Amino acid sequence: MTDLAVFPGPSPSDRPPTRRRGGLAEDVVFHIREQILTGALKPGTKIDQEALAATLDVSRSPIREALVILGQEGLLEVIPRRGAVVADLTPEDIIDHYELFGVVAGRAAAIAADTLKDDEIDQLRAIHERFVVGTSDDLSALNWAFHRIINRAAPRRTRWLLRLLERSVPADYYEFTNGWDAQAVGHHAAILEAIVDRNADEARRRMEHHLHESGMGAVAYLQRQGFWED
Amino acid sequence: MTDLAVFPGPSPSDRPPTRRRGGLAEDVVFHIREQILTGALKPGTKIDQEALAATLDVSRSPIREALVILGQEGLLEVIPRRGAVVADLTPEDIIDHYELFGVVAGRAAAIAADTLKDDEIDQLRAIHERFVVGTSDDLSALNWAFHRIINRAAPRRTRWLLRLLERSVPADYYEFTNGWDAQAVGHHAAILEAIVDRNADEARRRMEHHLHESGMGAVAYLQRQGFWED
DNA sequence: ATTTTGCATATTGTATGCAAAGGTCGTTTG
DNA sequence: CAAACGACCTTTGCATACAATATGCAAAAT
Repeated sequence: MTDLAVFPGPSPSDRPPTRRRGGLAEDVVFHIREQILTGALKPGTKIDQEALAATLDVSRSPIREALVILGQEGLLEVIPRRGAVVADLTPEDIIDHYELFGVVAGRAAAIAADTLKDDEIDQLRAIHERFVVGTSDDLSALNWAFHRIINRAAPRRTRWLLRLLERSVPADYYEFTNGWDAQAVGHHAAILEAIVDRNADEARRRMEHHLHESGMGAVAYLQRQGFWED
Repeated sequence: MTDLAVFPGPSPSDRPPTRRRGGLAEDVVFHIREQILTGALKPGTKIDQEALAATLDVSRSPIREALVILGQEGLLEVIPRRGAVVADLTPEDIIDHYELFGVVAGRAAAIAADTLKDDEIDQLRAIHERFVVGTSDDLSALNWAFHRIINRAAPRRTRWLLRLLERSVPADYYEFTNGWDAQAVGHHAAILEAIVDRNADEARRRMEHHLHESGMGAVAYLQRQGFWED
């Protein structure tokens, strides 16, 4: 048996007080997802259910549930009666994913500009301030908190989709490397400004731009890491 | 035990009777999804795995897989160790869903305006013509074909998301009622025109508008059907 | 009377068994 | 010699058995 190492970053969906853990399938999902997004599992690789079960020391039941979930996320291609293989993940896929993220998060930002209460905007500003100075705080957590306030303004279905898009991307691995955070500070400032101005359209554009740039950064990072090497 | 009718086609002739396209879980997904989207299963209803397994005459394994899938789609809320309940589905949710559909399909339309080959545009026009006259053809199929050509122009991840968004609110139940098709003809014409003109931005706006109106129509239809009655 | 505690029951989560479809590889046949 | 066939092996999909946890209810305590 090995790890089943839990994910870095804001662990499985936000459940601050609840210590309740999901089942084994959840752990398996995180494990496989990490393997894929770090490049340990290359596209085209077949997932052997029994072997994986043996490796992780669980039965095939939670394995199968995990495969279904990852199939729904598009990280695995699961073919009935033939098993699951790691889906292709080209630079184009990453960029496309971030563009989608952009239009959805952009919608959230536009709604936030229209509907956030003044005190919520104050919270946003406070978090951004700490993000700017960038000391003694976990930048990843602050970034997450910033977007969380915005996303909370969006209706339920939009929040659901944002969570989905958030999961299947290796943000945690590269978002805070190579000056991404410096760029993000500028983007966040611009977005905050548009929200303060109650300029929904500008907020959307800037959020889209933010995510677009993030996608470019992600591809650049993965390329540097040799993600697409043989 | 009831239907789970999978194979409309008479099998004995060309196909072995045991041949299934997907697995049983797929059938269960369709079954539950229909129950939810037709209002037979009201939000808050708990899904009893054993009872459902007995009703559909399958074991709990495919039932559980189906619940996971529907949970990913947001139609069920799956709480670890406590089971799955039908998720809320308010008018706001429907509208929100269609707005999301709009921004994603809008992206696809913009890309289509930029990248569709001339002969593909001809196909699009041909399908639209048949949609206009609206005789002797299945309108639903033509509508689907129209959008398919556009969506095919989009990159992989976008197509994936469109399929996902398409699934969790099957338009089949209400799209072709009460003059929706008449309205759709106009929308399609406008979209087609923008694509012919290679006007990506206008194509996106018109597609967004098309989906927005579809969402309104969906809500109106469901309301008429008493979907939100007690 | 209301809340708490403990047990019985119900339901979910995980493991394992089994039949069938898919894949492999050597043999046969044109 | 290449392509087609078929026996054998592997892996998947479903069912069932077992284990862990939650839920409901009744009795006891405050």
